[in-house]
Amino acid sequence: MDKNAPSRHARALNEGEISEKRTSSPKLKLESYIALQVKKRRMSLDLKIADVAKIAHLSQGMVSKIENAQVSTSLDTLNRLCDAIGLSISQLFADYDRPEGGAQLTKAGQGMEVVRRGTEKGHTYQLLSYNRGEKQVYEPFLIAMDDASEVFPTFSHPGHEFIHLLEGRLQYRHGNHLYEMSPGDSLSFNSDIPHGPEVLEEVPIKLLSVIIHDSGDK
DNA sequence: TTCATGAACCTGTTTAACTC
DNA sequence: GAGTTAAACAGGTTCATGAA
Repeated sequence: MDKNAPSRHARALNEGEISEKRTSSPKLKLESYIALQVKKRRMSLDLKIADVAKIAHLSQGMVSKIENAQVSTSLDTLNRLCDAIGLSISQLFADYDRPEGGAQLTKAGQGMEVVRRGTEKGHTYQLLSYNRGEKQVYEPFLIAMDDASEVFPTFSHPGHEFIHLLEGRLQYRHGNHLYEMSPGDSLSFNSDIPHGPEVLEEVPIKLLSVIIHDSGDK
């Protein structure tokens, strides 16, 4: 092992031209493209590098390197990373050779299952559409909870949120207020304030949640 | 204190040179 | 040509560090 050779990091920087350089090139270098997609996706899910690393059984350093285009990661690692952030390999590369834009149809039950902070409480999240462009304007989720789910009333994130209860009954907390919700009820609120299901009164519960990012520039 | 990053190091794989 | 071996390469982990 030649420890005096130029570091691989330096090589990656020289060869790789990280994220911000993309405007000058119609097609990103693959490592940079992966880095952008993974980082954007992780941040949209409000997950930390440590969270993703833990779920993917990788080190934080490795996830950081991937997000900074410092490695051409193996397929196995990339697959684990994609699993952790709720992307398939094909979805990850969907835009690599294709211009952005176009409508997006998600068939019933075909939403992407993703990992969010409530996942560890037994909540399942299906992302019903995802942004292909630079700006993350909104994120629609189909959230399901059952007997095994725990309450999770302390979630907060920037922006606004709209929820619509499709099935089941629950008490939903927003700050100091509790809202009794039945099928067909809707609730909208500032999501900076801690919020989440306080009491699951009748399971299974299904609710539609749309997170609206204020600036849309995430 | 938390989070992201970089340096140092470890380990498995690949490549090239060598021997038979 | 096949097998062996050492060097180089590349993916990965651990840990220290700096910024917020």
